[in-house]
Amino acid sequence: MANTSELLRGHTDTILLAQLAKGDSYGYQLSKTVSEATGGALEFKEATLYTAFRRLEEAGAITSYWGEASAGARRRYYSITEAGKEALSEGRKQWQSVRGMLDELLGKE
Amino acid sequence: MANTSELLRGHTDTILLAQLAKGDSYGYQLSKTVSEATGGALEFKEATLYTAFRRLEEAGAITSYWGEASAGARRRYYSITEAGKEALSEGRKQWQSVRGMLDELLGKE
DNA sequence: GCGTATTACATCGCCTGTCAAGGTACTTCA
DNA sequence: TGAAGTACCTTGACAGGCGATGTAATACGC
Repeated sequence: MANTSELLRGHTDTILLAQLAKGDSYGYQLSKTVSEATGGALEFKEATLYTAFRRLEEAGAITSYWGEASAGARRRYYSITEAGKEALSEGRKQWQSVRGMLDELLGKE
Repeated sequence: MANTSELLRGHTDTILLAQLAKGDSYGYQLSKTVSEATGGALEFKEATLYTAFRRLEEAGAITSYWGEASAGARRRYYSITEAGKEALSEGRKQWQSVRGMLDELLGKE
């Protein structure tokens, strides 16, 4: 019916903010990190990733800067802002709420 | 950033199937049931609800029939099919998977 | 020096689920 | 009479995810 990514729609920004809250990172690395953390179950598509960065930067949740080119290509690093931390906190709360609802509504009986 | 419904996008069909697995029901009642089960946190919009019914019926996951008019208006009842039960099972598995990923990715540290 | 792989970023246009807005129709009750 | 509740339905806009495509640098074997 639906694939994993569609079921995560809307949570992308929160996931990225949660990763950036651990420290600055760049697109390629973030996608690898997320992929590894989920055992390959979640693979951010590049288009998804970079549009999310644009969206988050536009919203003031992250800032970016060009870092050292290394092992092949230039990297654009992203850094979470204070506003981003608040958005992350809000996103986590929403996740708790959503999780509770679905657990309740999909209960096996 | 996003509202609850957007964060549940894609799970709507599974939610509806889970409710119908308990017994036939109709649109208005289902929306009330879901609303009550979530303490009012989730309110299916009518357009969302009825487009979901069309989609599920199209997919063969549910069938419908006109029931008795009662207390105001005619009702169209929906019934889950065998295919629908399989889709529900699949949907529940996907939810387990998604929940695991997000718990992992949004962990507080 | 050349082809291929890998790293790394970026955009365009389509697809799909949600929803605001609008509509129909019947019953109940003040 | 009219407001409120029950109950269904459709259209068009919107937004996020993504396939496809493009750029550009380094690394490595041959």
